Amino acid sequence: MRVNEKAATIYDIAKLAGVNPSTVSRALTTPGRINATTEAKVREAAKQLNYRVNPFARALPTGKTKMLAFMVAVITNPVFFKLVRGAELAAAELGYTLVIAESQESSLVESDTLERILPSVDGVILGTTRLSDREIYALNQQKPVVLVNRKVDGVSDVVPDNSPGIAEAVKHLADLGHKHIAFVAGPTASWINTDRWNLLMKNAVDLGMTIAEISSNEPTVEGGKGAFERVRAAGVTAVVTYNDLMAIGLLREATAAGVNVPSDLSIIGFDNIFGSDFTNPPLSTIELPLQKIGTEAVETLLKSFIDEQDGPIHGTSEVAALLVRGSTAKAKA
Amino acid sequence: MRVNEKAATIYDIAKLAGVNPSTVSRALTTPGRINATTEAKVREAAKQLNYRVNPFARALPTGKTKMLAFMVAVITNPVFFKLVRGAELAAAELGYTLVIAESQESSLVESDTLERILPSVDGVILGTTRLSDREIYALNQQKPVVLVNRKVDGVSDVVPDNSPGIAEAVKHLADLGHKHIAFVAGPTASWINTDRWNLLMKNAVDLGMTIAEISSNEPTVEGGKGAFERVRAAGVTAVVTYNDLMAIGLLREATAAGVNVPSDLSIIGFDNIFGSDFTNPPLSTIELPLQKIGTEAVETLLKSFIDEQDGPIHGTSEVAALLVRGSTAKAKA
DNA sequence: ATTTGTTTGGCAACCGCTTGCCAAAAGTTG
DNA sequence: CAACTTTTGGCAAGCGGTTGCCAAACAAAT
Repeated sequence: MRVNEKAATIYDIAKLAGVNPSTVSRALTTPGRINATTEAKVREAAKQLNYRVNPFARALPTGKTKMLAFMVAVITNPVFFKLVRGAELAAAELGYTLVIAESQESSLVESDTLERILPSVDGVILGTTRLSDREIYALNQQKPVVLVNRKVDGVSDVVPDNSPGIAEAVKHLADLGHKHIAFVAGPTASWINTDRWNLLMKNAVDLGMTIAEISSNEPTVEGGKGAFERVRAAGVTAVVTYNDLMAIGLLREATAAGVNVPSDLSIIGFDNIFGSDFTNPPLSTIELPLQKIGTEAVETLLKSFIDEQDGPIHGTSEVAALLVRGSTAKAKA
Repeated sequence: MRVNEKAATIYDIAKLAGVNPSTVSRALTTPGRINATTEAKVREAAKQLNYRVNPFARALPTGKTKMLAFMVAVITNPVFFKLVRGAELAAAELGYTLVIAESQESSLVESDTLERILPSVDGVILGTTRLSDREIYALNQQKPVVLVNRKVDGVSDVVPDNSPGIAEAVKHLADLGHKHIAFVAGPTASWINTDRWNLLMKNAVDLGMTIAEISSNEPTVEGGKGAFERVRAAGVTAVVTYNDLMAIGLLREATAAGVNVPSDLSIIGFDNIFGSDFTNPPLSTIELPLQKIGTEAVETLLKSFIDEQDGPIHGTSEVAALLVRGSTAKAKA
């Protein structure tokens, strides 16, 4: 059923153009290396044969595969959509192919998967990872690594600058008259969680508010639901959550418990994921330029191919910004 | 910075084990071909050297890359998440690596991208495609193709069986007393849109209801919003939309216009995408086992590698089922 | 004990492309 | 026009596997 008309090789071109295969290779990959006339002749022959370079044959001697791995925890987490998209676009743009891999929240699966695809790629982007700092460091010894939303000594990263968005959010709440707020935390080991909490705390204190950190089980809708009781107990009038998923869970649970959002409780999420405006009221959130971050991760990775000798590269921080929708309102007097 | 300790090759193993490289190759890839003792010795040496086969070196002589392409229109469309996930899981399970590519809704980008990655993959899954039947047919001549949610003569596919879900949905509406319903259509050229409409019509007529087909601009939230006026004009009490995105748009627009869902208008979506339960009321929808479909697409593709001579394979249809949430209620008297 | 059949593992060619090295050709220079 | 430099393109050796072919070693059968 398959037409097995083998693809044209540089040998076919060489024959057609009457030159040596090595000349073909040079004409196609090193413009200027050979005579312009010859090069044109070769290119013409290549077009005529509808030649496509065989990436595998090229990868063998060069060791460069032109493929990048993008590792995510769970691909169904909407945070990754835009991230992956940005990465995919940038990769395609630069002639790279993106391989996405899912760790399914398991460091074991993650190591296995990485082990499996590492030989095939030129570098890897760790979207979210369960790996330890040590493992990441070790991985970075083998192939260039770029971390997203996390920092490990000696490893390149691209992390957003959360401060503008957080400052805006806290200011927004203060303007609405909130005095006592809370932060529903995500994974405590997470760099980004710590960053967000610290900034939140600093900003809140600066504006004379009290702020409580409320722990959670997991950074999901369920985790948000589960945190509601503790939010209740904390007696705050507004809460910022680690991410939108938790904010949505919290919102639903509050509504179910007869607590009105935003009049009884203001909620601000993080990320502006797909669907965060489907809720009632639509969620106010601190938006992260996820697609740009994905793009930048790829660019950073590619940059590290060039100046390999240099140390790690830290992405020029994309900034977060507050997006006010309907889940925030004046604090109850 | 990078430790360039070259990866072990079969030659290293051969030396260590005191055999010929070809023996190593056979020991590792064709169990039973050589003496069990020798094989054990080779395997031991391989472990010791932490050997990983170089996929590129292997791909060269065999022509098999162990990579699969998964093409989607827009990666940020939540319908694809589960699809991709199912595919990714199945691929990893079977030792394949999945490359995802985005056509960005452009048949031009799609052809280019396909052209670019085709040499690297053993087959391709067309999640959603803008390609014409002819182009798909041609593509299938080059590498095995599996279509999702579409049918083209001579090409393998996996399409869900919409009928059970649609029958349930229509029955559900009939039970609620609805007499006049509408279908907000998706892309008219789409196979799945036609399939859904035909089934819907048949079921509605069988139950003595009237049903109107309402066209739309695009299968998105915006498209759903835009269709509201026409739904209004149609004077129906219930509507089924081509997909959840449109249902959500319709729901929002209805609410904004003071039309209560579900008491004034019942809405049923399609797909059960992420976030479809975030709405108020949560959306009733006909759920598609998307992850399973993704898995099956990969399995179907792999099957076609084996019996290459045979004709196209048609996936054993996964069935759709109604998921009743809050957007449907008794018809207004 | 001789013939025939089966394992077993080595040899070497090949997959398609890249690249160091070199010699012929062409261009410069005085 | 001789001597030297630069361009140009061919040769051949890899990159790391796979596999057809064959001979040696061993087993089975007559």
